[in-house]
Amino acid sequence: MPPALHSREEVVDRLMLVLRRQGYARASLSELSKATGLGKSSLYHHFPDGKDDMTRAVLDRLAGQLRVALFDPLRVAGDPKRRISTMVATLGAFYHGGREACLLGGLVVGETRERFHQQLAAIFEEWIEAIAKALRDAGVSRGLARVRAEDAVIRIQGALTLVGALDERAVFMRTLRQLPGDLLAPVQARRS
Amino acid sequence: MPPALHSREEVVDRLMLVLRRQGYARASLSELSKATGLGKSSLYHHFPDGKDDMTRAVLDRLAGQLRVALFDPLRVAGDPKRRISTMVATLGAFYHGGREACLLGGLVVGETRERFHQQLAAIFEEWIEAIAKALRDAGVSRGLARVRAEDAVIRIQGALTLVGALDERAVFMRTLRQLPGDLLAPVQARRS
DNA sequence: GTCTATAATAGGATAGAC
DNA sequence: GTCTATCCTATTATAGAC
Repeated sequence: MPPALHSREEVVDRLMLVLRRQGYARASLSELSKATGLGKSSLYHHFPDGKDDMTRAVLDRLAGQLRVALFDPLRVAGDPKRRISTMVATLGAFYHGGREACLLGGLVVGETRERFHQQLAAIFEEWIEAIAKALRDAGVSRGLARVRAEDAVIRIQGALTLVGALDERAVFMRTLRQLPGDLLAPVQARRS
Repeated sequence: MPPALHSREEVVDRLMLVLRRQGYARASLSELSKATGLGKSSLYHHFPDGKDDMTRAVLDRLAGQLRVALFDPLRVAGDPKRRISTMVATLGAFYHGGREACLLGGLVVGETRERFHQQLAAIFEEWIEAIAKALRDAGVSRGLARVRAEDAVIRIQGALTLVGALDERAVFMRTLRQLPGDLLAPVQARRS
């Protein structure tokens, strides 16, 4: 007998959708209640600490999803260039070419930064290290791989920001297109 | 006889400080009142539409400040390389090496995006075009100058995001250091 | 585990005196 | 232009029945 209409995972998925689209501040309990089909009291039953608990659960689930869809494919054996291309393709789909806001970026930049700092830092760190591993496997030195991996995440996050400001999705897609070449460029082709 | 203890500009400066530090959502009227030394009713006297009005005033003033400190120096005659270096130095000071949050980024990413979209887009557009002009003056072609200028803003915003996530100011300073070389690099040194 | 209340508070906004 | 006092609404959170 199924426990209810929704599994916990389904509930958390709905919460994630609202948090990403509306941002933390505008994701009120009423909105979250409507989106999940659960009354406020039911939400508190599952997440005793309210919105904070829900957000933590969302970040946990997001971390898992990213691990499967983005990080693991970067770390497996195989052609590093292909692994990077896969990441780029996955990102393009994930953000709908820049149309979907980034939950991580939204939580990092806003008033919620300290509250969820642990989880956010862990996700970004895992992402960077996954990229760095692919680069090392491609023969890039340890230090340079780390720097370039950080740079990749920086450009992705920055591109999402600029798309929000200018409403030009092309900026995001162009940034993605440039990533593989820049990440795997021979050292002497990079100035300074 | 001076109009009061604070000029409007001083008031707007205080508002800006709170908005940058706390973000829009946590910048409550009580906070803004405390920071300016004005009662809520006084604030409404100066800004009839409340927080929206205040934020618009803050963005207006910020646009002016950026024009003087950042955009104009990029557009004046003179050595383009020096103009770019000046921008980088100014940014480093402005964000205290990445410690100060970016008001623009905060407003673009969060729930406030649509509300202030006009002003935000205008500021980013002016910034990008100012950088592009410096690059064109350095001999970079029109199209490439625009793309590289967008890329510069992307990396600055992205670096501020990642600093927030990882708490490593070095990431921001390194990004700034790389900018001049990458922006002015000869075309053939850039892959893809 | 879910619901219908309902509390408790905080935030935005206004009235009217000075 | 500034203040005190107040209103209204939305939001978080809880109590208690089922």
